[in-house]
Amino acid sequence: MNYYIKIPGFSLEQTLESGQCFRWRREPPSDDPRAVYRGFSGERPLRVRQEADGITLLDLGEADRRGQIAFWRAYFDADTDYEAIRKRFSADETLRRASEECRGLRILRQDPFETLISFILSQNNNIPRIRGIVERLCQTFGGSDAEGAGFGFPSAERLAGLNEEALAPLRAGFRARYLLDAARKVSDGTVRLSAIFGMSCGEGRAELKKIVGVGDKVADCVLLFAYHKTEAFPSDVWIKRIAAEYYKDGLPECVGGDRGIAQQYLFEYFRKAPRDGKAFRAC
DNA sequence: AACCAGGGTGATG
DNA sequence: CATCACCATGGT
Repeated sequence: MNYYIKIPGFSLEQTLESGQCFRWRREPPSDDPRAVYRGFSGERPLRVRQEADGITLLDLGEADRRGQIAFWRAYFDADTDYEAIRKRFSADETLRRASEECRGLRILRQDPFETLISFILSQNNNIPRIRGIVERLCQTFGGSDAEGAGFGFPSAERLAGLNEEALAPLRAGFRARYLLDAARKVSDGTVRLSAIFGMSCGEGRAELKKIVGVGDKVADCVLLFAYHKTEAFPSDVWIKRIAAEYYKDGLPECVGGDRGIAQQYLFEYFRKAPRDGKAFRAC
Protein backbone atom coordinates (compact mmCIF):
# COMPACT_ATOMS: atom_id res chain seq x y z
CA MET A 1 0.00 0.00 0.00
CA ASN A 2 1.14 3.54 -0.78
CA TYR A 3 0.77 6.58 1.43
CA TYR A 4 1.03 10.21 0.40
CA ILE A 5 2.59 12.81 2.69
CA LYS A 6 2.18 16.45 1.85
CA ILE A 7 5.43 18.39 2.30
CA PRO A 8 5.24 21.63 0.31
CA GLY A 9 8.41 22.46 -1.58
CA PHE A 10 10.22 19.32 -0.44
CA SER A 11 12.79 17.72 -2.76
CA LEU A 12 13.98 14.15 -2.32
CA GLU A 13 16.92 14.81 -4.61
CA GLN A 14 18.10 17.94 -2.78
CA THR A 15 17.72 16.25 0.58
CA LEU A 16 18.97 12.72 -0.08
CA GLU A 17 21.94 13.82 -2.18
CA SER A 18 23.12 16.60 0.10
CA GLY A 19 25.81 14.61 1.90
CA GLN A 20 23.95 14.23 5.17
CA CYS A 21 23.03 10.59 4.40
CA PHE A 22 24.74 7.88 2.37
CA ARG A 23 22.32 5.02 1.83
CA TRP A 24 19.75 6.32 -0.66
CA ARG A 25 19.90 5.51 -4.36
CA ARG A 26 17.81 6.82 -7.15
CA GLU A 27 16.14 4.05 -9.13
CA PRO A 28 16.94 3.85 -12.83
CA PRO A 29 14.51 5.86 -14.91
CA SER A 30 11.38 3.92 -15.76
CA ASP A 31 8.19 4.98 -17.51
CA ASP A 32 7.45 6.94 -14.33
CA PRO A 33 8.77 10.48 -14.81
CA ARG A 34 8.86 11.11 -11.07
CA ALA A 35 12.02 10.30 -9.16
CA VAL A 36 11.94 7.18 -6.97
CA TYR A 37 14.55 6.55 -4.26
CA ARG A 38 15.30 3.35 -2.40
CA GLY A 39 17.11 3.26 0.89
CA PHE A 40 17.12 2.61 4.61
CA SER A 41 17.04 4.31 7.94
CA GLY A 42 18.90 1.89 10.18
CA GLU A 43 17.22 -1.42 9.46
CA ARG A 44 14.00 0.01 7.97
CA PRO A 45 13.78 -0.16 4.20
CA LEU A 46 11.75 2.24 2.09
CA ARG A 47 10.93 3.10 -1.48
CA VAL A 48 9.72 6.65 -1.83
CA ARG A 49 8.53 8.70 -4.81
CA GLN A 50 8.76 12.43 -5.41
CA GLU A 51 5.41 14.18 -5.89
CA ALA A 52 4.64 17.73 -6.90
CA ASP A 53 3.87 18.80 -3.36
CA GLY A 54 5.27 16.02 -1.20
CA ILE A 55 6.23 12.36 -1.32
CA THR A 56 4.59 8.95 -1.55
CA LEU A 57 5.79 6.10 0.66
CA LEU A 58 5.60 3.03 -1.59
CA ASP A 59 4.67 -0.57 -0.78
CA LEU A 60 4.31 -0.16 2.98
CA GLY A 61 3.94 -3.46 4.83
CA GLU A 62 0.77 -4.40 6.66
CA ALA A 63 2.19 -4.34 10.18
CA ASP A 64 1.85 -1.17 12.26
CA ARG A 65 1.11 1.12 9.36
CA ARG A 66 0.47 4.14 11.58
CA GLY A 67 3.83 3.59 13.22
CA GLN A 68 5.61 3.39 9.87
CA ILE A 69 3.99 6.58 8.66
CA ALA A 70 4.86 8.44 11.85
CA PHE A 71 8.42 7.19 11.59
CA TRP A 72 8.95 8.46 8.04
CA ARG A 73 7.16 11.75 8.71
CA ALA A 74 9.70 12.37 11.44
CA TYR A 75 12.59 11.09 9.31
CA PHE A 76 11.87 13.57 6.53
CA ASP A 77 11.11 16.29 9.10
CA ALA A 78 7.73 16.87 7.48
CA ASP A 79 6.33 18.94 10.35
CA THR A 80 8.93 21.68 10.52
CA ASP A 81 8.14 24.97 8.79
CA TYR A 82 11.19 25.51 6.59
CA GLU A 83 9.45 28.36 4.78
CA ALA A 84 9.56 30.38 8.00
CA ILE A 85 13.22 29.52 8.52
CA ARG A 86 14.16 30.59 5.00
CA LYS A 87 12.24 33.83 5.42
CA ARG A 88 14.21 34.56 8.57
CA PHE A 89 17.52 33.68 6.87
CA SER A 90 16.77 36.02 3.99
CA ALA A 91 17.98 38.99 6.03
CA ASP A 92 21.47 37.89 4.98
CA GLU A 93 22.08 38.06 1.24
CA THR A 94 24.36 35.02 0.92
CA LEU A 95 22.09 32.90 3.09
CA ARG A 96 19.07 34.14 1.17
CA ARG A 97 20.56 32.88 -2.09
CA ALA A 98 21.73 29.60 -0.58
CA SER A 99 18.41 28.78 1.07
CA GLU A 100 16.50 29.83 -2.03
CA GLU A 101 18.62 27.62 -4.25
CA CYS A 102 18.34 24.69 -1.79
CA ARG A 103 14.68 25.29 -1.03
CA GLY A 104 13.74 21.59 -1.06
CA LEU A 105 16.49 20.61 1.38
CA ARG A 106 15.58 19.42 4.87
CA ILE A 107 17.56 18.14 7.82
CA LEU A 108 16.73 14.46 8.29
CA ARG A 109 16.21 12.72 11.63
CA GLN A 110 18.43 9.72 10.99
CA ASP A 111 19.25 6.65 13.02
CA PRO A 112 21.89 7.65 15.62
CA PHE A 113 24.17 4.62 15.30
CA GLU A 114 24.06 4.66 11.49
CA THR A 115 24.84 8.37 11.50
CA LEU A 116 27.67 7.98 14.00
CA ILE A 117 29.40 5.24 12.02
CA SER A 118 28.82 6.98 8.69
CA PHE A 119 30.44 10.21 9.82
CA ILE A 120 33.32 8.40 11.50
CA LEU A 121 33.94 6.96 8.04
CA SER A 122 33.59 10.43 6.49
CA GLN A 123 36.74 11.88 7.98
CA ASN A 124 39.36 12.98 5.47
CA ASN A 125 37.25 11.29 2.83
CA ASN A 126 34.92 12.22 -0.03
CA ILE A 127 31.21 11.60 -0.39
CA PRO A 128 31.20 9.00 -3.21
CA ARG A 129 33.75 6.87 -1.40
CA ILE A 130 31.93 7.21 1.93
CA ARG A 131 28.83 5.87 0.21
CA GLY A 132 30.82 2.93 -1.12
CA ILE A 133 32.31 2.00 2.25
CA VAL A 134 28.94 2.28 4.01
CA GLU A 135 27.31 0.15 1.32
CA ARG A 136 29.95 -2.59 1.68
CA LEU A 137 29.54 -2.42 5.46
CA CYS A 138 25.82 -3.09 5.15
CA GLN A 139 26.15 -5.79 2.49
CA THR A 140 28.78 -7.60 4.52
CA PHE A 141 27.40 -7.30 8.06
CA GLY A 142 23.86 -5.97 7.81
CA GLY A 143 20.63 -7.98 7.91
CA SER A 144 19.02 -8.83 4.61
CA ASP A 145 15.47 -7.81 3.93
CA ALA A 146 13.25 -10.71 2.95
CA GLU A 147 11.96 -8.97 -0.16
CA GLY A 148 15.45 -8.32 -1.42
CA ALA A 149 15.19 -4.62 -0.75
CA GLY A 150 18.83 -4.60 0.28
CA PHE A 151 20.75 -4.72 3.53
CA GLY A 152 19.95 -2.82 6.69
CA PHE A 153 22.58 -1.10 8.75
CA PRO A 154 24.40 -3.56 11.06
CA SER A 155 23.85 -3.28 14.81
CA ALA A 156 26.46 -2.09 17.26
CA GLU A 157 26.50 -5.56 18.81
CA ARG A 158 27.26 -7.20 15.50
CA LEU A 159 30.09 -4.82 14.69
CA ALA A 160 31.51 -4.94 18.21
CA GLY A 161 32.27 -8.62 17.76
CA LEU A 162 34.51 -8.00 14.75
CA ASN A 163 38.17 -7.09 14.40
CA GLU A 164 40.17 -4.97 11.98
CA GLU A 165 40.96 -7.96 9.81
CA ALA A 166 37.27 -8.68 9.28
CA LEU A 167 36.74 -5.07 8.26
CA ALA A 168 39.58 -5.03 5.74
CA PRO A 169 37.34 -5.71 2.70
CA LEU A 170 35.54 -2.44 3.39
CA ARG A 171 38.76 -0.54 2.58
CA ALA A 172 37.96 1.99 5.26
CA GLY A 173 41.64 2.44 6.02
CA PHE A 174 42.66 3.94 9.36
CA ARG A 175 38.97 4.58 10.13
CA ALA A 176 38.29 0.89 10.78
CA ARG A 177 39.83 1.17 14.24
CA TYR A 178 37.54 4.09 15.08
CA LEU A 179 34.50 2.18 13.84
CA LEU A 180 35.31 -0.71 16.18
CA ASP A 181 35.80 1.60 19.16
CA ALA A 182 32.42 3.19 18.48
CA ALA A 183 30.62 -0.14 18.11
CA ARG A 184 32.19 -1.45 21.30
CA LYS A 185 31.39 1.60 23.41
CA VAL A 186 27.82 1.77 22.14
CA SER A 187 27.13 -1.92 22.68
CA ASP A 188 28.63 -2.05 26.17
CA GLY A 189 26.86 1.13 27.31
CA THR A 190 29.95 3.33 27.67
CA VAL A 191 28.26 5.68 25.19
CA ARG A 192 24.49 5.87 25.62
CA LEU A 193 23.13 6.97 22.26
CA SER A 194 19.47 7.01 23.34
CA ALA A 195 20.26 9.32 26.26
CA ILE A 196 21.59 12.00 23.91
CA PHE A 197 18.06 12.85 22.79
CA GLY A 198 17.51 14.45 26.20
CA MET A 199 20.89 16.13 26.44
CA SER A 200 21.99 19.63 25.59
CA CYS A 201 24.22 20.10 22.57
CA GLY A 202 27.32 20.40 24.74
CA GLU A 203 26.50 17.33 26.79
CA GLY A 204 25.77 15.30 23.68
CA ARG A 205 29.03 16.39 22.09
CA ALA A 206 30.98 15.28 25.17
CA GLU A 207 29.18 11.94 25.20
CA LEU A 208 30.02 11.25 21.55
CA LYS A 209 33.64 12.35 21.95
CA LYS A 210 34.24 9.47 24.35
CA ILE A 211 34.80 7.53 21.14
CA VAL A 212 38.30 7.48 19.65
CA GLY A 213 38.10 9.10 16.25
CA VAL A 214 35.16 11.36 17.09
CA GLY A 215 36.06 15.03 17.34
CA ASP A 216 33.98 18.19 17.23
CA LYS A 217 33.09 17.93 13.55
CA VAL A 218 31.89 14.32 13.54
CA ALA A 219 30.06 14.84 16.85
CA ASP A 220 28.24 17.87 15.47
CA CYS A 221 27.22 15.97 12.33
CA VAL A 222 25.62 13.30 14.49
CA LEU A 223 23.93 15.85 16.75
CA LEU A 224 22.49 17.63 13.72
CA PHE A 225 21.63 14.81 11.31
CA ALA A 226 20.39 12.24 13.85
CA TYR A 227 19.25 14.16 16.93
CA HIS A 228 18.12 17.24 15.02
CA LYS A 229 19.95 19.57 17.38
CA THR A 230 19.98 22.50 14.98
CA GLU A 231 22.39 24.57 17.06
CA ALA A 232 25.14 22.05 16.24
CA PHE A 233 27.47 23.45 13.59
CA PRO A 234 29.66 20.93 11.77
CA SER A 235 32.72 22.83 10.61
CA ASP A 236 34.37 21.04 7.68
CA VAL A 237 36.80 22.22 5.04
CA TRP A 238 34.00 23.71 2.94
CA ILE A 239 32.40 25.64 5.76
CA LYS A 240 35.79 26.93 6.87
CA ARG A 241 36.40 28.34 3.39
CA ILE A 242 32.92 29.85 3.21
CA ALA A 243 33.27 31.39 6.66
CA ALA A 244 36.65 32.84 5.78
CA GLU A 245 35.15 34.43 2.69
CA TYR A 246 31.77 35.61 3.93
CA TYR A 247 31.48 35.32 7.69
CA LYS A 248 34.78 36.36 9.20
CA ASP A 249 32.93 37.72 12.21
CA GLY A 250 30.57 34.78 12.61
CA LEU A 251 27.11 34.01 11.30
CA PRO A 252 24.56 36.83 11.02
CA GLU A 253 22.03 37.41 13.77
CA CYS A 254 19.08 36.18 11.72
CA VAL A 255 20.36 32.61 11.99
CA GLY A 256 19.60 32.52 15.68
CA GLY A 257 19.78 29.02 17.13
CA ASP A 258 19.51 27.28 13.76
CA ARG A 259 23.20 27.37 12.92
CA GLY A 260 23.16 23.80 11.68
CA ILE A 261 20.42 24.46 9.15
CA ALA A 262 22.30 27.50 7.85
CA GLN A 263 25.42 25.37 7.66
CA GLN A 264 23.67 22.77 5.50
CA TYR A 265 22.24 25.37 3.08
CA LEU A 266 25.67 26.95 2.70
CA PHE A 267 27.48 23.62 2.37
CA GLU A 268 25.19 22.41 -0.37
CA TYR A 269 24.99 25.72 -2.21
CA PHE A 270 28.74 26.18 -2.49
CA ARG A 271 29.48 22.50 -3.06
CA LYS A 272 27.17 22.51 -6.09
CA ALA A 273 28.51 25.82 -7.38
CA PRO A 274 30.56 25.65 -10.59
CA ARG A 275 34.17 24.89 -9.79
CA ASP A 276 35.91 26.45 -12.76
CA GLY A 277 38.54 28.71 -11.26
CA LYS A 278 37.37 30.70 -8.30
CA ALA A 279 34.59 28.68 -6.79
CA PHE A 280 33.12 31.40 -4.63
CA ARG A 281 33.42 34.55 -6.70
CA ALA A 282 30.29 34.03 -8.72
CA CYS A 283 28.10 33.35 -5.72
C1' DA B 1 52.76 12.65 -9.88
C1' DA B 2 50.98 15.50 -6.60
C1' DC B 3 46.97 16.87 -4.36
C1' DC B 4 42.48 16.46 -2.30
C1' DA B 5 38.57 14.42 0.23
C1' DG B 6 31.98 16.70 5.15
C1' DG B 7 39.08 15.05 10.42
C1' DG B 8 41.31 13.27 14.45
C1' DT B 9 45.33 11.94 17.05
C1' DG B 10 49.65 12.38 19.02
C1' DA B 11 54.00 14.74 19.16
C1' DT B 12 56.25 18.89 19.22
C1' DG B 13 57.06 24.32 19.78
C1' DC C 1 47.03 26.83 22.96
C1' DA C 2 48.86 26.43 17.70
C1' DT C 3 50.91 23.81 14.39
C1' DC C 4 51.97 19.65 11.89
C1' DA C 5 53.00 14.97 10.09
C1' DC C 6 50.50 11.14 9.60
C1' DC C 7 46.81 8.00 9.03
C1' DA C 8 44.50 4.44 4.10
C1' DT C 9 42.33 4.77 -0.04
C1' DG C 10 40.54 6.25 -4.47
C1' DG C 11 39.71 9.87 -7.72
C1' DT C 12 41.48 13.76 -10.48
